[in-house]
Amino acid sequence: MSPIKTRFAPSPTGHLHVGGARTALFNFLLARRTGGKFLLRIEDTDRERHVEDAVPKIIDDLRWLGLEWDEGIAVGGPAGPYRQSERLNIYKGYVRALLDAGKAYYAFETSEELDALRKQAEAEKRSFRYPRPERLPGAGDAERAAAQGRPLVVRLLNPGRDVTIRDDAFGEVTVPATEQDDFILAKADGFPTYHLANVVDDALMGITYIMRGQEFLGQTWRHVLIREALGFPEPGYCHLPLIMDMQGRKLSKRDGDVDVHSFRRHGYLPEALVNFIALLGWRPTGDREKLTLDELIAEFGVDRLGKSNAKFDRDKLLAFNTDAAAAASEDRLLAGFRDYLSLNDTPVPSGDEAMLRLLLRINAGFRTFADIVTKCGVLFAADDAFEYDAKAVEKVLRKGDGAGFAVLADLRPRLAEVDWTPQAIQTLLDGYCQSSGLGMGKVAQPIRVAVTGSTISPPIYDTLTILGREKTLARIDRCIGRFK
RNA sequence: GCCCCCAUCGUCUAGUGGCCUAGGAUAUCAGGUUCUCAUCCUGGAGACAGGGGUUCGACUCCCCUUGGGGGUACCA
Repeated sequence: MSPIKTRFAPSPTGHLHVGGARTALFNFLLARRTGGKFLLRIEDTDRERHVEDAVPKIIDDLRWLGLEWDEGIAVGGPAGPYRQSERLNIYKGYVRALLDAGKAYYAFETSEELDALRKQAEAEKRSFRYPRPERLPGAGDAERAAAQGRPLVVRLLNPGRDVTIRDDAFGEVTVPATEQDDFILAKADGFPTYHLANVVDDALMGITYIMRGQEFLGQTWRHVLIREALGFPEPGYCHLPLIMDMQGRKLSKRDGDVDVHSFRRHGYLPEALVNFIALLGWRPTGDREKLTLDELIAEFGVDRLGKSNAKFDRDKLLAFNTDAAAAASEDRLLAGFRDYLSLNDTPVPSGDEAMLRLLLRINAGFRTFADIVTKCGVLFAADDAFEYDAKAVEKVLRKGDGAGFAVLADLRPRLAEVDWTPQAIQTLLDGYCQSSGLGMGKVAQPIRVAVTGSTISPPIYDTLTILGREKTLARIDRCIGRFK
């Protein structure tokens, strides 16, 4: 397999979303798989949509996922700069060359005029195509138009032939000449269009393989035409089926909660997200579906890509995360948990490594880091800073003539004296069960409700150990005083 | 409207003419383990969109219908 050079070329409109993450992942995998290079380029030719903070966010998201690039923004390389807004002169040169070669021409219509033509075409039930003028405007016409304050754009002189794209996922796709027109290469604001900049950069940066979302498949004919007009070598093409939301709508960047960063902040592990999105539109051989990044690199190939769109199923992602957490080493989890805590405001003491490790251990089986905090946060809150769940108090403490309160009253003095270790507390409670004839459920639950306000917490011995004797007794007293 | 693409359990998918009484995962349902929750274990239910062909034989090949998606920008 010869080395392939791929790129991920996002437009900086915000955080990386899962669709972009998958495109980046597949490009990364293919480059690694073939011993090639993976490049990161920023396509910011739209000044309207540009979001200032987006580039560092995207960089951060990609690194969190573990998708390191060999060349491009933030790491440099021989073909920079890697931000299109810093390459305007390069594009201008190519547009000039196309103009000089008679392969492109000027046009002066305003957006309003174009819209009117479009509406007219629609009314006549024709599909709109830019009407090429009988006589192509030259430099003199351009000057005159500019002097009149008209917008000045450059359009490609379409050679007018069918274009066939050989796509490694979808096969051969032909766009007939009748469906094409003289599209814009250079906008009135002096910026190139996406199409022009994209093709020029891919060629200049030595990209040999283009893998991107299927939304570009129907536009690839434009890229083919530009590339041929400029005499650039032909790259391989591969379009990816789209990722949809559960309603079947296209996953949108406006959906903030499908951002990679949002999953990070909600306590997901990057390896789980990577593994999960790798399976959207691609499948490894066999029934196996849990793969590490390295295994993905070893397995990846465009031959196992699908063609139909995939829906983003959060439930399955959650299950993947649960499994990934269970499979991760404690050190790995510690790093992830710290990252999670640094991104969220929680009562958990993030600086206490021993405590963090303990929380990780006693919460084994957790689904996301967020679960640990919801379950254990109350242990770090002030004694009067949490609420009692009314139903829990009723069911566990009051029910059966206040049986739960009786247990608390029995245990209160013993807890005041026992050694404060999980083992000692367990021995105490086991002994109490024996002598009282009660099951552990009847003993642990009243304590749990008294000290946490709810029926949910880590194992009772661990819960009490973390809480400490003083807080445990104070909370029991407060609970009895308030509800009995 | 026009152009293009797609079509197996709710979801992600395996399946490349006979290995399919259609497999796995997830979700779901029913049990089980457990001091609660989560985890974990066992079992169940659940799909080839419809109609025509081709073939000795179609989930697999062809056509039509239907459904879904994308494109049709001086957005990427």
